[in-house]
Amino acid sequence: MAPGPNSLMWFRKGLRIHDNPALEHAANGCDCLYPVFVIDPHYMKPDPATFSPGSTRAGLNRIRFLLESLVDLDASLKKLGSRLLVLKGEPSEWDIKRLCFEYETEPYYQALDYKVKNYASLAGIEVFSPVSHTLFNPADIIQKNGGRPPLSYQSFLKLAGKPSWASSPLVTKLNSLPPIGHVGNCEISEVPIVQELGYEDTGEDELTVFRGGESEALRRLRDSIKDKEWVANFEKPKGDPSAFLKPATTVLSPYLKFGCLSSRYFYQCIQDVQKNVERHTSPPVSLLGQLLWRDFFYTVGFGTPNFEQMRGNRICKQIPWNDDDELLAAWRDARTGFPWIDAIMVQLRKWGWMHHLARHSVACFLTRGDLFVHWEKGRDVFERLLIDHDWAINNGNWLWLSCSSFFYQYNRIYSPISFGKKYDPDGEYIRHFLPVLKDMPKEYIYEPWTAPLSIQTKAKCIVGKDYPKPVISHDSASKECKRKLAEAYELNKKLNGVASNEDLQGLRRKLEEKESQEPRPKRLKQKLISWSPK
DNA sequence: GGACCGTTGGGTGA
DNA sequence: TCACCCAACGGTCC
Repeated sequence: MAPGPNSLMWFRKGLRIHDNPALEHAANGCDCLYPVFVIDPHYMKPDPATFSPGSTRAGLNRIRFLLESLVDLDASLKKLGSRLLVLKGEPSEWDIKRLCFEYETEPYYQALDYKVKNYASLAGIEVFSPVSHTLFNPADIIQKNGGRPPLSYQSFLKLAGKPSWASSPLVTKLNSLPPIGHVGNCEISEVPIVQELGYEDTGEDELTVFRGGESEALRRLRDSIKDKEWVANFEKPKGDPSAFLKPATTVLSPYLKFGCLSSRYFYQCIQDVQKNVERHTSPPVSLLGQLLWRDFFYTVGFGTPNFEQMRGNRICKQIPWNDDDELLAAWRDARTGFPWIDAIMVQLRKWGWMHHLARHSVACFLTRGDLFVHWEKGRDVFERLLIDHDWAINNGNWLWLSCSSFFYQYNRIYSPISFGKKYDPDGEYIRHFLPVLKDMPKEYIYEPWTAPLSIQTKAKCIVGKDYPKPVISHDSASKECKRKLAEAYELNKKLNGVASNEDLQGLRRKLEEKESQEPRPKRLKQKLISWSPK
């Protein structure tokens, strides 16, 4: 009998056994299968210029989550008679005839996969790269829309319709996998620990409460959907962003990000629940609606050149944001002086996750609501710290929240004081993430600077010493933001109204001049104190 | 050119 | 808890 080909299954996202068409195809009828994960220097290269050790792009929490996911994947592969090969070198001696990996839409992978496919084609290697990370193939949606991605959720829904696989079973269960072949001189390792990747051990205090991996994802999924009424009545905007002991959402986002959980499997599970109840909520607010948001942003991100930046981004308003690193640092390091904002930023740093509406609060505050700092700066901080960071979704939401695209009602600003109070009048969330304020009476906990000195003394928290004074006055800052946005929108109208390139460049110059003349934002006079969240 | 809509605003008054 | 106003955006549809 002629030997079958050797296959290489290249894991990137899609860190799972269930609903994994690339793995199925790789395993099908081959002699040897090499399941490989490459520690990608693009993500792992340490950079002393950044504010923390480890990779330039990913914080400790997400890397830990990734490594836990790899350990779990390795364990699952071992149960099937295989194992995960964590690779640092070139697998040159393996005589691979078939290369399988999940299709990726992010620009980085698009460029990488283009090269890989070219190389494979020259080397006579079959490539199988199925779309299985998202519900739909973004390219199909864009084609249906005449070559451009839909820019509203509703038009996306119409174009997308019901996925073709919605009612058919997903790929079969793997019972076993072919053995691993001769490994040769290739440098192979076990799944590393975070210290081996250049991260410092910061102690349990800073570590996320969420564990990575497919097993945990499936456990969490079962747990989330066992309450059928909860699934059927899910309405995202009604969720409580301050709930932290029992979050108001599923917290399946990090598992979807790494593909520990298949979005298609999740879709089918929700669908099964909905079939068996009398009535249920609908997109955009329903649980299924949340999954569709993910696909919406993947589609727009895939079909929009320069999606991750303002300049050269067709769908992004050109806005003369401030370049104020002090304000950015205050926001990033949870010392804006607004407890609601700072508590959310501490949760981000410690947990790598916070409720969607909490993200709205801090993103609005940093950009169009108060500080008028560029959304790309906030995007970078989220990219580093979120365990569920997802390129398309993160950029999409920052475009949304900064009123740069998708959403334009810039008068609707989240109050850094009353928005949180509405959900959590006693300030339990603030007390938990900002223990320095734990004894502040609830009357003052959202605005501690208004507390009489006697109260501050009694609460063992003097504003300006133990906790910062507010970096801006919300009333005047938000007013100023609205004015600047109205002005920028006016300029953008003109920008879009001109046909010739010359005119366009002229207006761009005008915008840039405006940018440089823009006065620094008015701030309450105070020295930013050095303060770090405990 | 006008009506209507848009995942999740704030504030007031009943 | 809900209705209503505030002020008012762009996209879409007619």
